[in-house]
Amino acid sequence: MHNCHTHNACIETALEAAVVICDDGGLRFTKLRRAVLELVWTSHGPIKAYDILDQLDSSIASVTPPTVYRALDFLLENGLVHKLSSLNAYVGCSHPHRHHECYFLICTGCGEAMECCNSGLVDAVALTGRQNNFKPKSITLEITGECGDCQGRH
Amino acid sequence: MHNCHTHNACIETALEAAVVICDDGGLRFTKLRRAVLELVWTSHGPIKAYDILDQLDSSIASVTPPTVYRALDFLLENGLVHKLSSLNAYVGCSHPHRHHECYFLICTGCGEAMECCNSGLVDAVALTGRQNNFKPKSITLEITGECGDCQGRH
DNA sequence: TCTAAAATGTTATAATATAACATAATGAGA
DNA sequence: TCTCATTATGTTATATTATAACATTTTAGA
Repeated sequence: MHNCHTHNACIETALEAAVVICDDGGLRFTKLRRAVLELVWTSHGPIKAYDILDQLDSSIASVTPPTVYRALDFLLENGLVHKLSSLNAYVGCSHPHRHHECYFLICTGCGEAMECCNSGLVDAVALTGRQNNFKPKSITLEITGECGDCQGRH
Repeated sequence: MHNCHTHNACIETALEAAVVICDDGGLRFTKLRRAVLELVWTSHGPIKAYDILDQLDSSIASVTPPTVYRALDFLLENGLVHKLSSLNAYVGCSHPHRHHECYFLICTGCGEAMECCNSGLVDAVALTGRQNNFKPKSITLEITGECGDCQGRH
C-alpha cells in the first residue's frame, strides 16, 4: 500500500516536521522522543510498543516499558503519532501540522495503515453527534480490509 | 444516557433474542454463554473481561480468564456483543438480529456507550473505501465525548 | 451406544500498560 | 552564575488484558 519509494525521505520529513512543531510549541524534542518517533516512522506499518522497546538503542535511553510509553504519550499528545486501538499499535501522523480528525484504512494483507482525511466522514460524525445531542471529543475510526495491491495478489 | 427505566426488561429481551438467534443458527447458547451475556447486559456501561470474571458465578463455570474470553469470542462472532477497542471493554449489541455496521457514542461522564446505526456514516465509509480502492471488512468507530445528560451536569 | 466434534477445565504464560518513587537535566529568574 | 522549580528520565515492581497448550467433559448425531 505504501507508495514512498524512498522511505528514508518520509522519515526525514517527519522528523523535521516534529522539530518545527516542538520548537513552535515550546516542547522538548529530546533524543529519546526523536528516537521513538524515528522507530515509528521506520516501521512501514503500525508498530507495537514492545517492538519499539526491542529496537530502542540502549545508548539513547533505558530500555524499559515506561521509557517507551512516556515517549509515545508525548508524541500522541502533540499529534505526532496516532494509536490504532484495534491493533494496540502506533503509526506516525502523516500531517502533524494539521492534525484534524482522520481515520485509518488498515490492510490485513500487507499490514499497512493508510491515514485518510475525508471531510464527508468527519461531517457525518459531527452530524450524528448533533442528532444525538452528543458532544464529540475524539474519534477512533479504523477500517480493516484489503488494500488495492493486496486484492490483486490472490 | 440510558433510557430504559426497567433495565431488567432490556436484559430479558436481549437474552431471549440470543436464544432465538442461536436456535436459528444451530448454535449452542450454553449456561456459561448465557451467564456472560447476562453480565454484559446487567452492566449499564461497557464492561471489562476481568470484571465479568469477578462477577461470574463459580457454580456456572470455572472462574478463569479463558472461560470468559471464550464466551466473549462466541458472543462477538455471533453478533451478540461488541468490543470497544478504545476501552478494552464489551457491550451487548442492541439489535443482534440485524447486525449491520454500527458505531458507538461513548460518554466520558456516565461511562455509557450508545450504539448507533447511521446509514450516512456507513455510506461515507463505503465511499472512502471505493475512493481508495480499499475493500472494507470491519469497522471500528468509537466516538468519545459527552452525552446530553452529562453536558447539563456542570 | 459409540464417536467425533464442540465446549469447558486447568495451568501457565504472553502481551500491553501503569504506579510509585528516585535521580538527572533543563531553563527561567534572582 | 546560582538556584530551584519543572520537566524528563531511571528504576523497580506490578497491574491489566489476553492467549497457548493440553486435559477432560458434554453433546448431538450416526
